[in-house]
Amino acid sequence: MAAKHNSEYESSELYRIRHSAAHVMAEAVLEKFPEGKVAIGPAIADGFYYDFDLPRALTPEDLSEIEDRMKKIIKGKHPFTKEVLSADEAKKIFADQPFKIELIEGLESGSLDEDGNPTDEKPEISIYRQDKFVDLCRGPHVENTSKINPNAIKLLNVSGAYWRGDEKRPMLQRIYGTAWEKPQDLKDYLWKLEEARKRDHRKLGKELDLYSINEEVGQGLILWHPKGAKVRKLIENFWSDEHEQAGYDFVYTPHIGKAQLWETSGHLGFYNENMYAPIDIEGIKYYIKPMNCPFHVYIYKNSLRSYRELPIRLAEMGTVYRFERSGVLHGLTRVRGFTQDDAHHFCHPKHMPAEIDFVVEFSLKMLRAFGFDNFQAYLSTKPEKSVGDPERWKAAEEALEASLQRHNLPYEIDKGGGAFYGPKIDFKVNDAIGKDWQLSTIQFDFNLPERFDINFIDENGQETRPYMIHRALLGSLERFFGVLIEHYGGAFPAWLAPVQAEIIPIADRHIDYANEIASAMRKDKLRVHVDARSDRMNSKIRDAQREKIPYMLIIGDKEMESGQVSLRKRNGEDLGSMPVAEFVSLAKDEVDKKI
RNA sequence: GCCAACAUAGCUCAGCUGGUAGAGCAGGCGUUUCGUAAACGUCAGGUCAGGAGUUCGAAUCUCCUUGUUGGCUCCA
Repeated sequence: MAAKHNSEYESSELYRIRHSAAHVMAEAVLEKFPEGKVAIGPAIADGFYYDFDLPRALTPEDLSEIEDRMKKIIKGKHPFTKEVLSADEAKKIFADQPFKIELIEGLESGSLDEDGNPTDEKPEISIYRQDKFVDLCRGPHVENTSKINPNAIKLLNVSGAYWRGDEKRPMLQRIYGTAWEKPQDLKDYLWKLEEARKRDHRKLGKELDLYSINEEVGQGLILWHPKGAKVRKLIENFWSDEHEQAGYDFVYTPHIGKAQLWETSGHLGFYNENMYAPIDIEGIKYYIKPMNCPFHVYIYKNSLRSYRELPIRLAEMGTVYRFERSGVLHGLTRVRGFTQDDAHHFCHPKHMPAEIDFVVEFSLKMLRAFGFDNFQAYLSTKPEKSVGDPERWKAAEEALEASLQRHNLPYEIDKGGGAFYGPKIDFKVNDAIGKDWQLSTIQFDFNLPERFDINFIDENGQETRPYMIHRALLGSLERFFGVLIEHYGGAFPAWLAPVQAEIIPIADRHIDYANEIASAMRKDKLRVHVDARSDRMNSKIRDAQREKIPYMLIIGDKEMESGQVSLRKRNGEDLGSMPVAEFVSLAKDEVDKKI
């Protein structure tokens, strides 16, 4: 992802507090480990971190000790003072700090800035001192340590981090901390983290019995349980209806394809590290598909195409398998086998802008249907490993950018983040923990048409190469489901809830009536379940509540006599008794409105 | 993959410095038939992730493997 530079945040007092807290933490760590080496320690969203090379691994006890030392340093009211100096002077000061020396050399040569990014100008070299600690730093900082509220900081965790983010370089220990202006802000933040944990799709997935991952089956491979599968089916149905109306044709393609196919497509050359080892079938190598595109291309190529048929939009819920390193797997959001809501558009070059607009709009419509209004757009440009000439890359990037501008969508540029075959627009949404996940992706491709030599006959009877767009709107059903669970906190809106209404008979004599209205409601396409256990009503309500079922229908003597149901919603609202038909129309109305 | 931590019943977790497992919920059975977030009783459940080692003795100590978590790197 592109480096985010939020200048408003960077010039705020809070940013200075966090950055200063990082320096104080470094001082505290060096007090404890005088032989420790310091790397870098910036302020980040919600806090700060600092990387160290230390003689041993840190424990949670070390963290609280470091935190205590920090509080002592803060109370010393030490001023932060800045000095600008030459590279040589700086090297003397940091003689026993190899990481700092490397940073100074980067600044000196003017080739790298302090984040290790290439830069044109030679930045000035400055240091900041507070108490016994001195750090190579551009600043800014608070005036003195007392500006940091000792009761509004907390060290959160330790983790490994490569020096300069390069896995070939040493692994350092990174301490993450958070700092706020007031203790109450810290409390609020910690409460927010706690709330986020409650919405975690891995926790809810287990509690609501939606899916599981089994060690024997394999890492990153999802088992969809009946309730999760129900939600998936509802998503797929909605998706199919929308696509059908939007002019897509559905296709199905195999899970494996010959090596030659992936050779032609360029995947073996450019996407190899994400592909699994080939399978030998009668001496011929086949690969499990990491993408669906080559198959769709062959469906296009199967017949002679006229400009009159374009655009052709081929859609498929295509299941793909990609190698992901074990350490990156994460619940439903990062897996090894997943189903993309994939489609490929083939269009006349002159219709490309309109076609991009169409997909952008369709994509937004789809995300909004699931209640996502907060997403960020990214424009990803040419990566280092890519095919196609730079001229065309540039033109394609401009075409995508123009569409974003036409739709007034704020976007960021993700430099070098494109696919190997073309630039792309991505939409990301935030999950409960504030992590953003890429869902929609709209990718321009001028390479596969070339590589597979696909054509259409244009208005002048000439063979012409179509342009191609790859797109996945929900991204993958697995990731989408994970993000959706967190988005709704497991309380799916009625149209997506696996069980929409739990019918709760108060006593056994009400069960027959409960079953009767249940089957009537099923005819009205409502998903209902009768809780016929011999438990008390209170306990049935409690269970339905925990399952986050939208409607609870209480059936007792009164309801049975009057042919009614008593409706309780999962938010605790008691709507009292109403005729069954009234409930059905209320529920269907909410289902239609997707609320 | 890398750094670190963790893995005890279906779930959530106890089990101190080694003396061969325990609770609540869920489940089975029985009693109860109840008006808006937990009725009562009873029974059953575990090769303590897997393997090897140290020891008279390992859930507990050591090593390896598998998996999970938090990050790094990478991505739908």
